Amino acid sequence: MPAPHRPVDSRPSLPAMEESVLERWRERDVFRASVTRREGSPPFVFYEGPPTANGRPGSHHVLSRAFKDIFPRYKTMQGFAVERKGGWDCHGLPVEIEVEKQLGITSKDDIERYGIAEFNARCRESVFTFLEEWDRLTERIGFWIDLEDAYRTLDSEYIESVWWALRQIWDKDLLYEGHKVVPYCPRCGTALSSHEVALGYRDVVDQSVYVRFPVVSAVGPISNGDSLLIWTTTPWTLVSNAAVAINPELTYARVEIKGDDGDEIVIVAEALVERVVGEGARILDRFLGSAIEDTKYDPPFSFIAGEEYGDRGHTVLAGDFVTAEDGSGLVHTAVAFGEDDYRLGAQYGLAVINPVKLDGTYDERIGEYAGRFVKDVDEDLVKALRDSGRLWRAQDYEHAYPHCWRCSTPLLYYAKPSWYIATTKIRDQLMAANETVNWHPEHIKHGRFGKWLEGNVDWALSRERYWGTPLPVWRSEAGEVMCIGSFAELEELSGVAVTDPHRPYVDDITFAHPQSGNEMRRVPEVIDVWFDSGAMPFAQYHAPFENQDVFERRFPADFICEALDQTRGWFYSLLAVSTLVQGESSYKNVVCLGLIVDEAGQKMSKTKGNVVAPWEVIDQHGADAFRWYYFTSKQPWDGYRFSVDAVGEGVRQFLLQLWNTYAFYVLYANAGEVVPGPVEQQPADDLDRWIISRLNATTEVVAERLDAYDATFAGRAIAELVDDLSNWYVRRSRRRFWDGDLVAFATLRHCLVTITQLLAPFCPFITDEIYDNLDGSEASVHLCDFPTVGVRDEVLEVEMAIARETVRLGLKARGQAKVKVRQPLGEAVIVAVGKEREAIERMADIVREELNVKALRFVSGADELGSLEIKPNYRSLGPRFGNQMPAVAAAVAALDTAQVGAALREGREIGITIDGQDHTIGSDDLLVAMAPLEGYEVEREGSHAVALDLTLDADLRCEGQAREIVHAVQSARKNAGLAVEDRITLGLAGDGGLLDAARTHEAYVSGETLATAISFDDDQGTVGVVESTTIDGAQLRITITAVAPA
RNA sequence: GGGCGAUUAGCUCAGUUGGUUAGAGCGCGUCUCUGAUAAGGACGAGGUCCCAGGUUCGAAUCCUGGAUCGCCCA
Repeated sequence: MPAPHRPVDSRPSLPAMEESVLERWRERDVFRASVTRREGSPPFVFYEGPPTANGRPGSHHVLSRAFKDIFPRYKTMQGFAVERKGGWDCHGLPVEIEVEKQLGITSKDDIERYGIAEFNARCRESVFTFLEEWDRLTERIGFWIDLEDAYRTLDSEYIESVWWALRQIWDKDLLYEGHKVVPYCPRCGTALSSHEVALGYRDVVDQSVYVRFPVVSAVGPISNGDSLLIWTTTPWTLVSNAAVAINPELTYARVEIKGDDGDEIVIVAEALVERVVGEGARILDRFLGSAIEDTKYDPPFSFIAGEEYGDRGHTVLAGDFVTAEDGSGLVHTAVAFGEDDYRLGAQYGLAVINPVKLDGTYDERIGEYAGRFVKDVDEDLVKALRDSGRLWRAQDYEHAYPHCWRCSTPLLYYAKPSWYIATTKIRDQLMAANETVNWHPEHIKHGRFGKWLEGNVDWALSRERYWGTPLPVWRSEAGEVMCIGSFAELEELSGVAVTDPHRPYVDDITFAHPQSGNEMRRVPEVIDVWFDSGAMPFAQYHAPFENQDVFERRFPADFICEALDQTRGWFYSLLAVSTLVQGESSYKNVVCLGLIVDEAGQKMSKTKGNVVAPWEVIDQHGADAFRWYYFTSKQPWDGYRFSVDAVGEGVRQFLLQLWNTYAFYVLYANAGEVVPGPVEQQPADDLDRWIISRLNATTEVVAERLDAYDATFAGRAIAELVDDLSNWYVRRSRRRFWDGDLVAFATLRHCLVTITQLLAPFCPFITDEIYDNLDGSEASVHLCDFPTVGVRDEVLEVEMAIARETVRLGLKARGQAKVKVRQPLGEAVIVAVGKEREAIERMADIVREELNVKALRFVSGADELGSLEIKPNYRSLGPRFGNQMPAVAAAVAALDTAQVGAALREGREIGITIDGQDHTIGSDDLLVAMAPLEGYEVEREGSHAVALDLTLDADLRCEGQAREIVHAVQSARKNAGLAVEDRITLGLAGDGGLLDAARTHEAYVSGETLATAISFDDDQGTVGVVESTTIDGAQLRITITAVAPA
């Protein structure tokens, strides 16, 4: 009869095993089968947040892909149809930057000289540079997703769906062109959206300056010649100072300062006098800001005349945004360079004068500084202010300043025309949609994400770039504007079929306005890539042009998962687009993942050289280990301190433990040619019933936790089960396995197979390998249904826990007494009452064997081993007595322990008197512990204790020696390289006492060591492996000869 | 400056609705067990639960303030 199972190496190469499983998946087309077999079942919808493939995948990508995989696998096993369409984010500045690097060019002029068509062709290629590596990694880590049918944001169909969405937004009058101050990257030549700005803050030291603005036409209680003191951290904006803003409600002070060069008078906010002017200042007058409105002053630079700004140029204006928190309480206003500035300018009709060109340099109006990058001019301007006597003070100012997230150029705030989506008008809907989402962790919902929505600003949609979805807006010189919602519509208007909707081809498509006949040309902008990805729920299916039914079936998503940094990225764009277009959230459950840092807590970066490449981990430990680490080492949202070794720990502690339990089963099943039947529901043996109950308990927990998107506690519950299985069930049941006990085999096999099903979503490789070898009734464990919860015996679970605790106490007592477990002892004396005693009595065989004692003797009180200690149970008494607890504790301490012990044993209640009131307390209200007793080998814990009778008689000593001999022979067998089932003949020689012991227990020795015969002659005539050893100082010579199998 | 989160043993992390002796794994030391297991078990060393106040009979846990770190926003 052939062996029932493939033999299993007890020291496996997990990565090699995984490769063979991958091969089997390919052969059997398991992923596809797992999806198609659920066709027609209720769907569970997952949306893939598309990565950009123009960089190598890192370990953080493995993190998100592991979590993106586990829940769809779980739901599939639960019977849901879980289609998983892959996706790629293809557009955007990162791609352009990469191509610019390849081409060695650095500006938009360069790109246009190079040619937009050719440039975009390069971008298209670049996007998929590392696609092969992405695909290879995706497959290797067992991330099941349909890569062949992945959506790509660059496809014409995808773009058309995006156009459709924009047209919906246009029709709702929520798409507009605004003239706004935007964060602008002068190098990339484009405005950045707020979520892009969020990516690039870094701490920098800038010059901050206090500057005198002399009053030339005073209003209110100030005089000509006084100086308005203003503060700014951007000296380069002073050249286009248009006005000074004050808060009309704030109190200002007119301050006299004695100086070496004479006295002077300055105006600052009263609250800031000390900070700005310092000591020695004399406040001459106090007044509200409104009192000095309209005051005219002399600007710091005269490149641009005051009249150019309009009537209110170079005057003091009221602005409610001004505070006394920093600076001077008087705010320099440069209309083109700040959001508040711009709004103030609009309010007072100031002209927008922007002397800074799109490349970030001054134009010819700024005289000697023309042509220089503005940030580089800061220092020269400060010097000029000092020379002209305008500078009050200059100091370094460290603050976080936004930089371009791709090219690191400091951003400028800059008034530019730009296209917006009026998300502020649907803020309430966005917040309502957010309420329908389950966030993991919970605090994101009303914390980070909720707060972000509360502070929502209009979505700056347009980018003056090349490689992106073109903004489908056409307009005439007369100002007529149309938003095109489909290729068909454009073709109908223009007569030109859209072949490639990208620039520059789409730019060439023009048409006559249907009414006026004016020529309509497309605006030059492309759109924010985040809109692309936010449109994926419908755009991935080319809905509504095709597959509208598919889209509707798969909207919204049940589950999405990305890293925390997507709060303002994809999480926002998905919610915003679907709220704009569909009026609701496009996802129901989100798992947010934290950042990965190295062992030292440092962010991983290429420049620091501390990046752990995913392949390194996979080659060393395998994909299951990688995934297991992410799932169970901690809750995923707080980030990981990650290293290759950290993954290895999980291999040793969990995967190898599971594997070796499996290897153990196969070893003995094959050795005994055992093919167990189905597991019994209620086996007779307590251990069998216990492990099955534990299995069912774990199944319940795992399903409950996975339903709550909590892989961590689900995984840890499985690890506990595997530990119980390996270190208690198998350990306690070994003899039954080598005796060929079919019930034990059936139980262990059932546990292992069920564990593979519970664990399959976590560790898809090792589980499939084990399943395939032990069961294999499906082509893969991933085609199985998730296990259902069977019968539990919670009483038995508790009893086993008590028995294990008792064993622990007994072993501890042995350790204290320095008596080896191999030496049998006569008696263990156990103190336990009530349920504990019942539990230990029921488990007496286990306790006796584990402790290697001949008998257990129970004593029900403390009489022999110590006295009782009674303590109040605060947990139950606290809520009842509240602030009387100190009195209760005192009353309990005053009780007679012997009487209380007797009362509790008989189930009676105890009376106590608190503040003259009588109360009764029961056994649950008291904690009974054993008090220590000097001079006895007793170990106690809580209310039970174990003591050992250490007296050894000749029989016990003899049996101990026999066990020593068995142990020595087993070591020799192992050293000789024998298989566990090999039979031997055994020769023993040496110390007479030892030989006597072996003779006395000959049947035991030969049975344990599989010896067909034992000879006690010295090694004459035997041929075999000889080993010498000493037992308690006595010599023993062992000769082993393998017996040829019959 | 504001928001969110974090801070528990040398390291990585748990810690239930507040309950009086704060746990686990790794690492270290001493023992021990072994017909699966580079495994397991027992014991030991190792903690001002970031700090300071407060609430409470009782705080790692709740509140306030502060420190440090991370992310985000100005």
